[in-house]
Amino acid sequence: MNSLQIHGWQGVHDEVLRRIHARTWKPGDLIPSEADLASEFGCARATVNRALRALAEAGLLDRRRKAGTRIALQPVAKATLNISVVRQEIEERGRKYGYSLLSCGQEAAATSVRVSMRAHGSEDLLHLTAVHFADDRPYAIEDRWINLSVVPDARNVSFETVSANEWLIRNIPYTNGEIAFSAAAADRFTAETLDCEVGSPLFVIDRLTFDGPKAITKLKLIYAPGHQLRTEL
Amino acid sequence: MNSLQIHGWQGVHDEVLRRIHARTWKPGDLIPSEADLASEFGCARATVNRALRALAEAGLLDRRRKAGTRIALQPVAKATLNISVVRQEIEERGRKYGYSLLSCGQEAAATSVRVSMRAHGSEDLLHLTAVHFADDRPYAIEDRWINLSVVPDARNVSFETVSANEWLIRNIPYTNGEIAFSAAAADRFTAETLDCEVGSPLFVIDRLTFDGPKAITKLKLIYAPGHQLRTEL
DNA sequence: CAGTGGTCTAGACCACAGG
DNA sequence: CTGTGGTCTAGACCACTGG
Repeated sequence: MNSLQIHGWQGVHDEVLRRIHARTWKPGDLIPSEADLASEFGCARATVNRALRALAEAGLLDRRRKAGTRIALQPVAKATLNISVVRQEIEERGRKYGYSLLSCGQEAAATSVRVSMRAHGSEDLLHLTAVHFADDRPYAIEDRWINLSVVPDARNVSFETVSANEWLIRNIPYTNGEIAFSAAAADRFTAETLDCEVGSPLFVIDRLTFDGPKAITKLKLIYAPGHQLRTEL
Repeated sequence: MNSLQIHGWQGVHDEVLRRIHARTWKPGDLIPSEADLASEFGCARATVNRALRALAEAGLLDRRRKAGTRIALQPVAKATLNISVVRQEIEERGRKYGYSLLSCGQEAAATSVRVSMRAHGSEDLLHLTAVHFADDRPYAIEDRWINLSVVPDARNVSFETVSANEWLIRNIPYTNGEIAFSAAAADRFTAETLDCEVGSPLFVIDRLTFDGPKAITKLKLIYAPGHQLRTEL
């Protein structure tokens, strides 16, 4: 006999996954309805639903009302990156964290900055730069603009001991944002700060976060040479 | 009166989210139990559960049995990147896709390659390089190793018209893998192929996928200068 | 031990879209 | 129109873990 024990929605999840990998169901195939699977597995439809929903969220199934559930033609790999505080990032690797503020003050922002932050007119912007260290070696440069009209409290914070990175994430919730990864060459200032050659290829993260329609902060993180952002699939 | 309509689990989800942003519940706070919220919102506990589970998966809540549900101290931003086929990536931006195979053949792999692919001995590895074009301009270089002992069918495929990228994702399911993003300088060959200066900072993606314990393929994608990988938060 | 989240169930109604 | 997934419900039992 060939009936194996299916335990809960994870059991259904695993069994369906097994059939996908075993090519019992191939990409594009229509699989049985929730009701049919429920009776096959001897469980409630809600249990099957939970399992199939998880697989659909993972990109392995395409589900549509009335059309049924199909095996995804091209399983979209979803890499979920945990963007945390730089300090955590460093400490999780068992290294000593250090931080140093380079500059901090209200500045007239370049047009490109104002545009991306939707700062149309009189908003006051706070500009600050800092360096994060790992084991006393420069790890990343933080270059940040904060919209003081959205975060007035930032005026009263000294970012000399607490990084803006950390203060903001703990105190200012955001509703949405965007993030971009790219590569850039080290300019002279960056090279000196990160202790590397001018022109070195550096991994860069740009982040922009909003509270509804209002931009909270714009951040550029420039990592020291050799940095990798890794994750499981 | 101040009772607003809560519709379904999304309604609960949105209302809880609103209270987090409104700082009704601050980071670290314990929020009412599912049962309490269910009676407050006038719905079943399962509905509240669904909403809170979604928020927990999003990193906004910390939930533990008996301990209850707390607002996350540091909302971990989870950036989910959709790693798709290069062709889609290009066509979604409304540009014309092109592809050209540069080389393809069995080769003795460098030790570093064999190690990362767990190819301990006699496994045959297929090495191929190709270029992806967008609007006839070089977009990215694909440098790939395929484990023929895991994917014997690859011997019979000509990757001259179909990119390995596409063929593999359509035909070989994987169970897990890892992905890494970094920056690298263009060497001479890369610079010529991508039509840029030697030493240009380039965005690089390294991917390694497995079928259980066996490595299927190892891929390096080197993007032309200026490439950004973007996503919403 | 007792309270909380985690899950399952049987049944129901609804929304959507294929035929 | 009808089959499918999407969701809600009321109730139940369980698993974990804090006090």
